[in-house]
Amino acid sequence: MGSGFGQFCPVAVASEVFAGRWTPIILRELLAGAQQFNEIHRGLPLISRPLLARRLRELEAAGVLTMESLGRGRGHLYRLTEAGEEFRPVIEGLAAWGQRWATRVDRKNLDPGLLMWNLRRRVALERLPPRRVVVRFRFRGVALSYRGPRTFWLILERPQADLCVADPGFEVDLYVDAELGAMAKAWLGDVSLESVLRSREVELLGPSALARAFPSWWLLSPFAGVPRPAAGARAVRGSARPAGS
Amino acid sequence: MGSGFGQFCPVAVASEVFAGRWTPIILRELLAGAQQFNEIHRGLPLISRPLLARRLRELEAAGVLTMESLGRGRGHLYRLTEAGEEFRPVIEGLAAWGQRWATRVDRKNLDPGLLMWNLRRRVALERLPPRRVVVRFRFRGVALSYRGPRTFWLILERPQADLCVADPGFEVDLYVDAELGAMAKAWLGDVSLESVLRSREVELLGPSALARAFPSWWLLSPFAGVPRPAAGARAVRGSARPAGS
DNA sequence: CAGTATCCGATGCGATACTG
DNA sequence: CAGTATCGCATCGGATACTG
Repeated sequence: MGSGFGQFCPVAVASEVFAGRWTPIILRELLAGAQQFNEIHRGLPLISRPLLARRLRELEAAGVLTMESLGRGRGHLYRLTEAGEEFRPVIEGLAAWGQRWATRVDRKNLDPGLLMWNLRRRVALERLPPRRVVVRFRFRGVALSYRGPRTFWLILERPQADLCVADPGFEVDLYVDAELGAMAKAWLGDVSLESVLRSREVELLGPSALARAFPSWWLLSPFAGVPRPAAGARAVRGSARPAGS
Repeated sequence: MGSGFGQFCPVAVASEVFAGRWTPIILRELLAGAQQFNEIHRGLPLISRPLLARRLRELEAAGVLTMESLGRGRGHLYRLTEAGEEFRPVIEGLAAWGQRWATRVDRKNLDPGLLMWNLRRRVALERLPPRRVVVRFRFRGVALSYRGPRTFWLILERPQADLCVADPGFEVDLYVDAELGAMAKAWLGDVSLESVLRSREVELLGPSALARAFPSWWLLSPFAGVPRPAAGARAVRGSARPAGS
């Protein structure tokens, strides 16, 4: 047997396209708006670049995306086709399932860079003052094995939100110091921002107006609002009862 | 890197459970009501039994199904948990995508046994006479490489529909002789039953009442009714423009 | 019948080096 | 920068034989 499932069932043929290793996560990035190779790669830093390139070619062959050349060694623009767009409900369904039934925050999965990369897309710029606002994030409680930045600067200036891992030199308007696990749980809606602020797992330092407004302009994960299952049901990796109380 | 994706994103953690090889198809079977090992296996004959056993154990560990022992070498009852049931929208989403965007019927994928196994679940027994009705199916146009039965007997007797690959000895009420590809396309809703009857790709031989009623009691694939994309859009494997015209 | 244990081969994938 | 070519290993999964 080759790579297919030998079935004409639509679930099987769709799985041949959709269910390859990393493919759902690549689609998540494309659906979130990423269009270039490195941009996509930042959303899945653990995939090797050759494999990412191969998956993108496979998705093009499957009619899920188009690769428009930017010319002479400048790469491509990757854009979902109509067929690709129609994976959105499937990705959203997977996200809802993961949100309800899987334990997400554990040591293995906590990467501050990835949290920031996602967080960057979820800032309500229009609720911030109409000037450049710089927020510095610093994380503690990071796994010892983690090699990578723990400090980030978010440059919020309409209509853009940029992420830096080196000091850009601008004056900082707000400092966010956080225990990584608590920040991730708040991001996912597993605990309230209020509770992690109260416990000092997340601390905000800066002008009180900006800090007070934080809950209004920090939008959580797009799936934070998915209702959790009623207590009692078993879940993945043993323990995910609805958090928060 | 091990097997995970190193992300706390709900899409990633759900994919760790859902997107393993064969897993969506196993879930399709369970969602369709299969509960025992061999019953599940008949829906995915190309998976090896050890791998199927392993996937089922993994799904149990993930909280997706429970394995209730039937005692002393009599196997288990596999039943979806609430978490497992909640993969239904994801499977349905994949099916809808496959139905709309993928070419499903091609030489590689055409297995008459699998078609019959699925067809068996889609007979409206209550629209048949309240006695045993026996329908013999015979397929032509099967790939030369196919080793397996081309003739099947469907024993329709409320509240059961049983499939045989050897003559059960009952008198046959209706004979269905069909070109396999055409039958599969009709099953999937890609062509109308009427058109394949007209072209003699599918022939019904037997009492005219039973034959005339065929379209009423032969329910198609559960996804046959998914609306196709407007003509013109590219699709998987190059060619799937909406069939039928 | 309903699986499990073991073996071994194919392939999937990461690391590295390279190119327009 | 945006990928591609090549290599070698590791794991995935099929075949076969076995067990309660």
